[in-house]
Amino acid sequence: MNEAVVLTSERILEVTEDVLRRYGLAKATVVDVARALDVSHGSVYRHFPSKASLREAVAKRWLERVSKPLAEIAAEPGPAPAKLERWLRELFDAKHKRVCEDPEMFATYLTLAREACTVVKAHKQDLIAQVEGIIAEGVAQGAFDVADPKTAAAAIFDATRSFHHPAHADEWAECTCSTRVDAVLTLLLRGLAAR
Amino acid sequence: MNEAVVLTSERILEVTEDVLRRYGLAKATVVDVARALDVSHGSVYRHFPSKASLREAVAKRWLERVSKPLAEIAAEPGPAPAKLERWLRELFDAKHKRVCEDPEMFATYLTLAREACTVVKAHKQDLIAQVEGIIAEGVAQGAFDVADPKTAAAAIFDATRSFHHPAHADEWAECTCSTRVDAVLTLLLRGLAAR
DNA sequence: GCGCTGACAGATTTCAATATCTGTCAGCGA
DNA sequence: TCGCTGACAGATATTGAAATCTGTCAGCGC
Repeated sequence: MNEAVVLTSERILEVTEDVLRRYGLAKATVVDVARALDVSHGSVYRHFPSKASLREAVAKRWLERVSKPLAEIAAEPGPAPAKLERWLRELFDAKHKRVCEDPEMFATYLTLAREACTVVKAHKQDLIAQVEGIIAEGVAQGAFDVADPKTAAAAIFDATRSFHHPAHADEWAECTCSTRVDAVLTLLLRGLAAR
Repeated sequence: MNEAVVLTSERILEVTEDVLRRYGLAKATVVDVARALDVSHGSVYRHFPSKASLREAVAKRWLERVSKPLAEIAAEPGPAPAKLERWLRELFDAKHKRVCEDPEMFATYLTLAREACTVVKAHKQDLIAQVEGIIAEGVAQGAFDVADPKTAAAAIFDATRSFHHPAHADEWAECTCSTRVDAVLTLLLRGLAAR
């Protein structure tokens, strides 16, 4: 029957995200977060050892929201080439949608990600591993001809940077963008294909 | 016989580059440039209408030093696939060398380039046009099979961003870098090849 | 006992006064 | 005449004092 809201890490993260949205990355302080939670800032430090670790946790949540739907696609059955294309397009769409629906929040997460480079590296490794899985599957199906799926997965990731790395986000709104995506995907799938 | 040094735009650009190297981008002022030239800053404004246009001209010079050797490769005779690979490797080497030999100056030029986005766009168009030429040549030789050389050139440019776009410069020192370059080039050349 | 508070020291940010710079132009000197 | 100078107004950057924030911890109250 006790409805007193307990202070959990999860709740702090949610409220932190709100505060970031409201105040912007530069102005959002731990004191602001504590105020929004109606506790003292000391309590926040009970759950996160530093402001940096709090921000890192926010970044991690955000990246997980990107990688989870992708993992589902990677786990589906079916021919690898089509699946790889679907996976990549889903990745691009996820990023493009985020930047066009809420550019300020995207900028916030981008800066956050720069600070939390460990988390970002792990995210990248996760994504490349997913691609590697799809490519290995394609090789097993006889659809792809590559010497080493790991290297090939890294190459696919590198070769599609223009469409998923935030440094190029300003080009994602250009009208030629979808044509360019098509061209690169065609080239890469041809490059992987067994002949 | 008059050896009085005349104030030319070219001389101003050279000295400006020196000043940028010495003071750094943030601290280099038009007054500093004028002082280094031993003239009043009003004289500099006689040759460049604004500080921005002076910086733009410096950026342009720098980009031309990148594109000129590439244009020479593009103009050479020979089979297109090998030439395309050589051209791309020369592009990567040029960038990688610059960042590793003088990281501070690279950062300076990077910021300069951000400001002078018109100049950068023209540079990009120039490079893509060079690639388009090589690809068209490859199609004529029967080595490449692509529907549209223009689109394919843009795709090659997009797909190699990781190795020539300055946003990714911090990865160019990694030991895996040359492996990754090889992997992407292999994939792309396979993707272009007639079969 | 246990979780929270709030005061505190040192680090960081803000803000306004001050200094410097950009871009213009009337006038000097060759 | 013609290129250059240097004073000037408005814009931008620097500086240092004051305010705020981060991270800690002794102690309060449940």
